Amino acid sequence: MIKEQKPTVFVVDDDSAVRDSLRLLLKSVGLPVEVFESGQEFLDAERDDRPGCLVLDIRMPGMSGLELQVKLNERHSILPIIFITGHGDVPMAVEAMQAGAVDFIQKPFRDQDLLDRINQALEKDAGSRRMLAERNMIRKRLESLTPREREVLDLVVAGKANKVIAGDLNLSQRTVEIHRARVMEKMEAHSLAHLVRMVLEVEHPEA
Amino acid sequence: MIKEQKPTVFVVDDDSAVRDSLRLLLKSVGLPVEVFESGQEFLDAERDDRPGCLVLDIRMPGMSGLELQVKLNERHSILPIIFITGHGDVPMAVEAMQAGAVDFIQKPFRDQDLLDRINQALEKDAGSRRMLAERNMIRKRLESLTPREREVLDLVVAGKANKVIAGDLNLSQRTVEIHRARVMEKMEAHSLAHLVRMVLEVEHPEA
DNA sequence: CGGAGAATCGTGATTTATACCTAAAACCGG
DNA sequence: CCGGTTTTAGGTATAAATCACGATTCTCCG
Repeated sequence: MIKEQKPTVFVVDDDSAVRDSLRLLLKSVGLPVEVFESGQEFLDAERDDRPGCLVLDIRMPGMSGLELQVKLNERHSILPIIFITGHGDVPMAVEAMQAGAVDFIQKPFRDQDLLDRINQALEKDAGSRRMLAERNMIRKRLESLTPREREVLDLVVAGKANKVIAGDLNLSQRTVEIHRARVMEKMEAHSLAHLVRMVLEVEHPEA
Repeated sequence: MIKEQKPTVFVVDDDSAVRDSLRLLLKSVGLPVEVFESGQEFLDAERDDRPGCLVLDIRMPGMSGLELQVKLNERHSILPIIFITGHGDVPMAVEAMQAGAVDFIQKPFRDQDLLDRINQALEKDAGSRRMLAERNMIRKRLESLTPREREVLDLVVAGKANKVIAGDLNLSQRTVEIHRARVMEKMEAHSLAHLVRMVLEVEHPEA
């Protein structure tokens, strides 16, 4: 049912020498690689948010690495980004990190260093994706609820008794029971506790 | 009951000129300031984790800013840290940011820049503290439970019915009911949903 | 127009949870 | 060893939730 896609290392760098070198390095350790010459090219190609991580050059003609990062964030991408840069620029590094980059390393670097960070990023991505998949499943179930069922759900999760909910929504207690039962069914909740868990998971996004 | 302490800006810098200048600047905008000459001095003085933020020099004789940050993290401090540094050093900035610093700015900087970031940090701290206070209250209640009550709580939150819990723990259903009632009382939970919320809040630490 | 899905309400039986009373073992620290 | 806490348990009554089986509107869509 849930397909665990193999993670891919995406490389975006305008320097073809760097692209080739990284492709070789990553290939040599058995990691699937895809390289792109510009941020725009990557954006155009990667519309389906595949698992992996992104090794991104900061300084590029056209769209800079930071700009690409912003665009990816707007797209709600969770792809961990490792920046690489030739010139040490502290404000840039700070901005990148504040925007969620997992790492920011300067050239020249040792191959093993980069590989270590890539592996960390891939692990992080796998974890994020598991959480996201879980949340998306719950969201789908939530969307299958009718407006009325959703109202009842909210009050149930708020801890109100059926009688109170009936009063709040100006319904008979019986009707509330029906909605509530259907909510439990549609949400595939085995218990009230489970239902609350699920709703909190998507409404109160965590770590 | 809950006392909202006024936030303090802590400054740790070995350069007395910087300390004096920052003290004046912050005083001029009405922010309480306390300055320290070294990381150790700050650690010794601030054992009670007061609200505010920390403006921290990276390069200092003895304990470096990064070392102080590590020690504060070990102490589970949530004080937001703004690093200031004279020399741009990207790896240092990255390390600081990865360790949770909110900002990392280079000298020279405009006063207003620093003030802006300090205000951001203070807001963040206030938010963190509200969450932390909430969690600590819940933790205290959890600690007031007897071991048996805690067991029952866990199973209740797992969504099991009293009958099942009784079976699992080899108790009469009646006893489970008693423990459960006492749990609700001690946790000050108004409903099962509320109880689940509280337990998740401390066990599944969020954003 | 006929039917599907949504929303509404009822009765009665059953299961669960709570509330309030009492109380006896077991255990632990002074 | 006494006294408090913890853990255990029963009885009775009420309240809440679940379920079984049925039923009436309404809208929207082909």
